[in-house]
Amino acid sequence: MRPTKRDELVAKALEVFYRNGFHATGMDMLVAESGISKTSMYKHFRTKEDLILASLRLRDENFRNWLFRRMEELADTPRGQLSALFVALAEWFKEDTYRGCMFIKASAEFQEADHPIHVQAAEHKRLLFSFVKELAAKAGAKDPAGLASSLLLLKEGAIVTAQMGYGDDPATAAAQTAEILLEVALGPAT
Amino acid sequence: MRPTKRDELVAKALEVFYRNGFHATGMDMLVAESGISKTSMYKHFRTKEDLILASLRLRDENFRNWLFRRMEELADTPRGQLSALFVALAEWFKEDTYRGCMFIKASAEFQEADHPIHVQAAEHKRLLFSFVKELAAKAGAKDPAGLASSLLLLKEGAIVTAQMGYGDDPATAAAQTAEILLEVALGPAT
DNA sequence: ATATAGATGTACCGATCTGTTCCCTTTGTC
DNA sequence: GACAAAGGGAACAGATCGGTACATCTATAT
Repeated sequence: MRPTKRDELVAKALEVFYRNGFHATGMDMLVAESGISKTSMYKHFRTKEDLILASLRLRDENFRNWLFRRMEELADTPRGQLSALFVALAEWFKEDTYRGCMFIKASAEFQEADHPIHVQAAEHKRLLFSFVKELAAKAGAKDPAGLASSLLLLKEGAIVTAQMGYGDDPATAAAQTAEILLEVALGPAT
Repeated sequence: MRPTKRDELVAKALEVFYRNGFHATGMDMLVAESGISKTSMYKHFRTKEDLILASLRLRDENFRNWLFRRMEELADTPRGQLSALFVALAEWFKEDTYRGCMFIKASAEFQEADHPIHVQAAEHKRLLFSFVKELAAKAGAKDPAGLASSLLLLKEGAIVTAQMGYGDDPATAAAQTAEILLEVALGPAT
């Protein structure tokens, strides 16, 4: 079962939107980069907005799968996995295709809070929060939601700092800060 | 000395770019919103990019002036002012015109690291970092740069979280987390 | 009053935007 | 081989993009 043209299109659109931005990427550019005809595109997606939403769905799936798996590979305790979040981030930032968080950028280009693209971007962040909150609870935090919020603030901060290219090594700074918070919330590391 | 047409234009452009995004805002929209003719615009600024850069310069000036003054108003010790950073953030987030950080959005829409707009956006963040690092040093931190990095990661994280509208009260979460970091770095509050 | 310099309004340029139309070719299935 | 479904190519709408040409208005200097 090879990938359908539709899947190829969404994957390519995801890449180009991520690299080039949403408004700055025209459908003609997607035709040129994907080799798929405009006719076919509009057969699969009624509007550009629909295509963007499909790209974001794919990105959400890919990113969460990658992050959760990587955290599990890097550590086998809940606390260790919370630390590993920032190791995974560092790996991500080092990729030369790194261009920041696609969802932050989507919410920035489509700002109205009730815009479908904005809503879907926020949903991604909510899913991450649930996951981290669960981990914090398993790690024995008294206030799992509070710890998760703190760690995710560091994560988002590191993402945008790395995107802007100021400050040396925001991933490491975030990791070190996270260790402090984990010690305060959970006691000294074993 | 009333404001010149040029200043009016930049102020209005700043407002519209912030509200509506850079690529999504056309020069014709600025004509309609500012009441200034397109001819005059292009007499003052050769290109749209030049106008964006001027808007960012004004924003940088306004924002840093506001933030630094507010931090000084809210506390009179270096440590207190570092805490006050997050109080000021909370006030900012509550404004109904709040749409996230203009510099993060600029760097997201103009992603190439050497693009003039990206460079100028990053410069704003560097200026903030210098200021916070100085405060951290005055507060007696052993590692002022490290403390400043940590606090600013929280700040950027809170800004994008508030922009996306998920999580309740990221400013308070950031403030509480910052207090932990300040206690660890500087000892118990007096 | 008149000459002159700068600001303004309008119409316009070619390019590009999202999206459509019409027709042709490929591909898989029975 | 017949047929349907999917994909492709290219031209085109109508709107908007960044940017410009040009005639007119206004203010000051003489």
